[in-house]
Amino acid sequence: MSHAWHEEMQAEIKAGARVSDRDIADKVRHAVLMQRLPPGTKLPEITLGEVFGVSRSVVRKALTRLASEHVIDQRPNQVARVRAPSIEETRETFEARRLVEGEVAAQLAGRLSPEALEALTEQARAEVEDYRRGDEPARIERSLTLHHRLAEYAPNRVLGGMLTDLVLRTSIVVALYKRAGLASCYQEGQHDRLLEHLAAGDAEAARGAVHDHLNGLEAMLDLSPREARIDLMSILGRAPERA
Amino acid sequence: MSHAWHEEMQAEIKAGARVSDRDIADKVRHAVLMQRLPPGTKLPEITLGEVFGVSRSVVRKALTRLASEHVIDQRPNQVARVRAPSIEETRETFEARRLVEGEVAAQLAGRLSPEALEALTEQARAEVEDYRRGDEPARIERSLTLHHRLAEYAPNRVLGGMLTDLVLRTSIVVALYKRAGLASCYQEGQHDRLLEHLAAGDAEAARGAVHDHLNGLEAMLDLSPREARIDLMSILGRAPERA
DNA sequence: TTTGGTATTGTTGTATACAATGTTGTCGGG
DNA sequence: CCCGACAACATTGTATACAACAATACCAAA
Repeated sequence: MSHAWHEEMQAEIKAGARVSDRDIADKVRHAVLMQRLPPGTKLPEITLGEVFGVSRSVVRKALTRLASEHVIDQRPNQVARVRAPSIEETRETFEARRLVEGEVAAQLAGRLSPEALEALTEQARAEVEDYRRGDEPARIERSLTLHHRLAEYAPNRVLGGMLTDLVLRTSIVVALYKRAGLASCYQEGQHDRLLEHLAAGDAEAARGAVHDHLNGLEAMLDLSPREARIDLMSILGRAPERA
Repeated sequence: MSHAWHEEMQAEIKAGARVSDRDIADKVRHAVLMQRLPPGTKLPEITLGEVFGVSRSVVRKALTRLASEHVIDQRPNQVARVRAPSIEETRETFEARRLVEGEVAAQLAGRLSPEALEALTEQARAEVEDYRRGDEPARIERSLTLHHRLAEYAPNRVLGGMLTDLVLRTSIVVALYKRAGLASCYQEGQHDRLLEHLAAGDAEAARGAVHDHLNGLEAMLDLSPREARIDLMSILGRAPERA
């Protein structure tokens, strides 16, 4: 729990910027996504409060929010921990996302404004850049925002909200189960292909592109059920660090 | 805010039963579903706290939970209000539910255990009972639990969770937009038909039955965009009562 | 060494006080 | 009569104190 946050926060506090529960949730979520907070990591309210310079009230709200996003586990009278989705849940998450994102893409085909299409294309272009440059964290974030944008543009706001949630959950499990050797989960040209179908207005092709993309991503993970790696980890309660 | 809750709660308190945030959320949710708390109703923390005999801390947690379930609206520095989904959102909610529940039903076809199937059948039977008896509140609750069970039995827990959320949201808008004249939104035999297909293991028929069921339900609503009835209501901020 | 109980410590649950903010009502000017 | 400023009030936001509970460490007995 002795991350770069501390100094960062100290600075922000001096600058007079008040820290809201949303800020805290954002920072923690980001850290989980970037694997700086591995599954099972304990997140005590007091500690977080000290780090961010606020009282437990604010931290509590942030934790509640994160719990509703399935980022952490919050059980009564116990310290909140970074969630470790099981292999089964990972598969189910991918399946759910295929269903929802596929439908969103299908609905979006041919209905995107030129500006929106341009914005998405720009993201995809920047992603290639990041990949070529070997800046994986930046690339991941780029890919994330691209899919988040897609969720925002969804004509059906309810589906859009669900997709936002699923994108986050998928990203977490990708970070978790990524094959050790693999440097990146980038799939050359897949985003571009999706965007082409969206621009062309071919709904079923767009849905197919989404399915292919997600299947490819899932295939890159190590989902072999070898001896509940994660479950043990969370049960044994590893607490990697303590400031 | 002077409901039967008050006495009810008083009794429970004397009985020594502690009231948790979950209890409060359950009671409020139920009241919204039963239209005893119309959209726009203000839910001040202090008042709720007095009603349930707890402090604001607990109420806050309950309200946060309800907000994440889309039952209430919670904006900074303002009193929480019962949410009034727009007509557009209602349509979108139905569409999302068709997608998700259809898929769940399709996956469930032929995979339900005999006990589960029997439990569902029992619910459907009881629903007919309630309908014949003219006990609409009981019938609604029965229908709700039937669909909630379906969500529980879903092999894909992620989809199941999403379905639970959608069932709740759909029920709220049904209560909201039900045609004035209609006594009930019961659709004779539809649940039985779905169960038959599930038992027979015909996935696509099951999906179709779900679609028909939801289309029928949606058709029973008054979704004509005539002069934002609801929006005005929430803007005018009717606060029906005050003890 | 292992086991079981117990004291200690750490952490969350709840209540409450105060600060910050939004809402409402009142009054004066146009 | 209508409109804006402003004062009074209501309500939420935050911090903190204490109680309840869980986890841990320690120690004694087998």
